[in-house]
Amino acid sequence: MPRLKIATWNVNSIRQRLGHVRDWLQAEQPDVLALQEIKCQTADFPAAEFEALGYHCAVDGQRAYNGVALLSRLSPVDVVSGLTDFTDEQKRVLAASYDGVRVFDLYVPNGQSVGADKYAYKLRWLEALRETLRTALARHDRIAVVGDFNIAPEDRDVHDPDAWRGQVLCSDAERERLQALLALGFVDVFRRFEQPENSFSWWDYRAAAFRRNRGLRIDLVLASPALAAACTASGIDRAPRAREQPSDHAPVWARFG
DNA sequence: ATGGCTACGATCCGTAGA
Repeated sequence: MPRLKIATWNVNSIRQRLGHVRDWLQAEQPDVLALQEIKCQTADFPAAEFEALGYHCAVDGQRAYNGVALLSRLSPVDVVSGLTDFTDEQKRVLAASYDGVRVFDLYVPNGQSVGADKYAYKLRWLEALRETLRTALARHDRIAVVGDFNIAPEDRDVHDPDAWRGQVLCSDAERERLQALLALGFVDVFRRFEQPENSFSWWDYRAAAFRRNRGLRIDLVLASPALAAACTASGIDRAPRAREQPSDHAPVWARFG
C-alpha cells in the first residue's frame, strides 16, 4: 500500500481560485487533489501553473459550468471521464489510477430543489454512479471516491437539521442513494476518526454563514474496504475558506498507508 | 424578512449554485 494523501476541493472557478489552490498545494503537499467546478474548458485549465509545482493534471472541463480535474504527484494511469452507460453533457466525473489506487473525482448534481427536473436528474445520476462503482469494485481493490457529493449524509452534518429537513441536499431520497453507495462497502472515512462537533465543508456566501459556522458537510472521501483499512487520518481544512475571495467549499483530505 | 453572495457569459440582467 503506497502512502497517499488524497484531497478534494470544490474551487468554484479555477481561474478565480488559482492563488488559493497553489498556496494550498505548497502548504499541504497532497499526493492527489481532486477539483470540482473548475468552470473552464479543458484547454483553458492552468495546467502549466501546477506542473511548475510538480503536479500532473488530468482535466475534463466545459465552458462556464461544472468541470473536474485531478492534480497528482504521480502520473495518472487509465484516465476515464464520465459514468458508464449514462450519457451526460455535463462534465462531472473523472477517474484515474495512481500506484494501484483508483480515484474517482465527482461533482454530484446539486438538484436545485426537491421535485425539480434537476432533482430527478440528480437521483438518476446517483443510480448510474452506483452501477459505475459496483463495476469498479470488481476490478480494483483500492478505490477512493472523492468530491462534492451535494448530500449531507446525516443530521449531524447539518448546522440546522430542522430547517434543512426534507430540503435538497438533505432529503431522504438523496440520503438513501448515498447509503446505497456505502452498502457497496465504501466508508465515509471522515467519521472513522474523532472530529470536532459541527464539522462542515460548505458555507453559503450569504448572511455571514462561515463566521457563524452555519454550514453543511457535503464534500466526502469514500474508501473501498481495502483502502479504508489503510486510512490513518482525515480532516477538513477551514483555513482557505477564511481567506479573501474564497471558494464556498473547504478542502477535505484523508491519509492512507 | 424566503433574502442575503459569487461566478459565469451575456451585458448592466439572467442562470446557477447549495
